[in-house]
Amino acid sequence: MEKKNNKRQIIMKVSMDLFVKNGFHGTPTSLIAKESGIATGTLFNYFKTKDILINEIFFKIKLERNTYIKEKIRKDVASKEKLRDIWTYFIIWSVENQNKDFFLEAFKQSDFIDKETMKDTRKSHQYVLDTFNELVKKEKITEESKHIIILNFIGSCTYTSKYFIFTNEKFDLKKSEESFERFCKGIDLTDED
Amino acid sequence: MEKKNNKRQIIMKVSMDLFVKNGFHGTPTSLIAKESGIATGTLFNYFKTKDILINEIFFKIKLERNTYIKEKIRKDVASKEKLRDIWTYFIIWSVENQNKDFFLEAFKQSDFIDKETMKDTRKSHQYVLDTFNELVKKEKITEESKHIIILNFIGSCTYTSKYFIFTNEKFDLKKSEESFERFCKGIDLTDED
DNA sequence: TTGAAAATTGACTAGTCAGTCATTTTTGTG
DNA sequence: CACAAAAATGACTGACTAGTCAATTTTCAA
Repeated sequence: MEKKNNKRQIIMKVSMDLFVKNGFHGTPTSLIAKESGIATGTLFNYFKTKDILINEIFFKIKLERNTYIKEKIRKDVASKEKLRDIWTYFIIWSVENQNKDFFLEAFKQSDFIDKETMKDTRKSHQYVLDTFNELVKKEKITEESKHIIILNFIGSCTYTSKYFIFTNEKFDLKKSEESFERFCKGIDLTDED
Repeated sequence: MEKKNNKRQIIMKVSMDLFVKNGFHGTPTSLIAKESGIATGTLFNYFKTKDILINEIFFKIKLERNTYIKEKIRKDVASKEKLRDIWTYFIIWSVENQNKDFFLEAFKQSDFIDKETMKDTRKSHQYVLDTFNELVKKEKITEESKHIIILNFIGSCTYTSKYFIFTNEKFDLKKSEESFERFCKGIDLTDED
């Protein structure tokens, strides 16, 4: 039972690396099996189809990232500090898990990931919406502007992480925070909020 | 000669739509040919391989977008106003050309687009760098922070366009400008700059 | 130890697809 | 019109792949 679970993990890890390197259709199931140290037939005992495999990987990585970030958010601190935590640990996770980050980026709008999987993963980042809802309640931002501001937040945060990845720099808290403070200044978010 | 060029355009348009709908490997050359109203063999008279085809499409769309934006940038106005033009017309183009926008997003980090094509397209958005270099010269931002600020700009702008696309709203200048002003406020960019 | 259930194997099937090329059709010129 | 060059055709090839299944090996409880 333990071993069975373990083999699933190996297959998923191997597949993810291959999908990142060669794409979905560029990765034959025979290769996945070979690199996982099993026979082709065995692969299909663990994952009924190749599509199910990539969907499970996508779901797992996204859940993993969101769980990681959610755990890092301090409780009983100002909303701005919660956003800071989300910002910081989103970037740290992306920089430290570049293959997984790349996998999410590459397949998020591919037709391999089905609508159901996307819907399921959305639940896992409810914490972002919650934090911005706090700001609405405190009348720091309006309900109407909320959605576009959330996208600005995600955009700035995502592209800040791209900075570290593209330049091959390692994570630099000062730069990350400067970027975060620019975002906050844009929406008049002060330390008390 | 004119006709030959025309047929190339048809093939590229048809392929783009199919690649967006079904992905690269999900789109057989036989289907591209059929939808273009030609025989399979003819397709390969116009594009030597399927890879060359997708690379040419990618290059063409990116060039088209950058040409469109570049033409819209007013001359002899403050740097902030130039950034405003880039921001506004980037979003307008994305909203009005959702299929092309989707195509760029979907294939920008796929392994179908080769490094050479990516390098070639990069030249076409030099105007963004130029505008931020103006700000460095005027000492509005530092050379060091420039790169990360450019990515913040692109991130916020890209994700603002996603807002209109996701929500299916049509382009709203007021919302777009509010978003732009938030970005400017973050870097202390005023109307005189 | 035994033997039945569970897991694994890999050759195989049925299908797909990029690209070719011998043949036919179209075009344009004198 | 004549005819050669250019363009278009589509059946075909060789290579590849997701998934199957009968046979084999492993597991583990009695």
